[in-house]
Amino acid sequence: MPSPTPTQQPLTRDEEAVVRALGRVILVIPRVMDADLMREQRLPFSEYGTLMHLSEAPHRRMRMSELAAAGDLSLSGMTRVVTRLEAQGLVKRVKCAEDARGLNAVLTDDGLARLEQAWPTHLDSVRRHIIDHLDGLDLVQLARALERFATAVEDPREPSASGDASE
Amino acid sequence: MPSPTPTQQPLTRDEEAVVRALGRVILVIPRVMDADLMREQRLPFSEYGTLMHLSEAPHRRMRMSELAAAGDLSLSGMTRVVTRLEAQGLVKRVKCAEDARGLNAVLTDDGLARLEQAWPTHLDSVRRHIIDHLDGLDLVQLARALERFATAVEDPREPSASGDASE
DNA sequence: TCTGATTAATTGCTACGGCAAGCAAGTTCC
DNA sequence: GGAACTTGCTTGCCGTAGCAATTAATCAGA
Repeated sequence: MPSPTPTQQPLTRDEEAVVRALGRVILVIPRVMDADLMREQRLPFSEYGTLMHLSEAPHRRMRMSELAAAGDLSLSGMTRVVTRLEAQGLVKRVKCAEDARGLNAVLTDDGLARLEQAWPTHLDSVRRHIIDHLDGLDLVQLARALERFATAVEDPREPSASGDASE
Repeated sequence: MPSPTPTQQPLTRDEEAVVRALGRVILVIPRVMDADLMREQRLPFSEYGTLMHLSEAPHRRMRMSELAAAGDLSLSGMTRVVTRLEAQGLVKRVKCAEDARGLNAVLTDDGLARLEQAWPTHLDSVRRHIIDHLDGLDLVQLARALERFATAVEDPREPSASGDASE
């Protein structure tokens, strides 16, 4: 595939600054968010996020595959997260009524309590590491831009409309 | 430590949107950047970044610890990255003249060539996934905000001015 | 200069997450 | 109804990265 965009001039100064800073953010933010939760709540972010997704779902329950998608994790990864949560009694796996292949991960009362306990820590973390540094920016436009980052890609495994002839 | 900030109101709508979008970006961007480089160049991003840092350093050489800091990686992590790069002949480890404990990772000619070969792929990746979605935003302010995200934290292992009495 | 403390880097151990293989349940078509 | 295929989830295996322990070299003090 010959490059369709021969315009390889090396980014403007400002673009480069954004990319470099973003690169750092991408490495550092997950680390500190996880560290904060871990230190103050003994709860890794992967588990916190999973509890959060469940708490927001219709009956505090989601299918494993939904949950994996919500957390941007592979299904096998989510299997492990839920296994850990289940071992702590924060989540239960319940056979799905209308499709016996499926499982629902259900947030238990303990799980909800754990989430509510951890929430202030995480919120504080978010404020200190992110929110407090946003002044001067248009939040609506920023959110839109960031959403495009994440979604413009879709899943590489998804077959695109244009049939990929190569390979 | 009782929370010094009792103001735990749950973020405005816009703040929440930014945080959610950023959370997704943080998960997805590194994955797609790595995937692009991997697919088109067989080069993981950790190695690409390391070659890049070396190429920008004074004599195409950096101490292991410098390099680790530049790449936001632990020293042991960088040891492994450099080991891999050395095995491919892209980098050499050279004993440091003025401190025999230290090692300089030196970018070889092959390493520079590899970087130059991979560069367009990465640049294209950056454009498609990031730059192309920034319109409408003030890049200078965005970069500043992102830099504050990353630096406001410093290292948690670093003892802060206020002596931590707990523990 | 010899002893002890500190620093630079590597290695052992472990945890996490992805892919691919496996297994169980559902669907389709004859 | 049952053989072939698909779908939902789990498990085996592997690669990567961090922390703690280790080794080697330097520095500080008697």
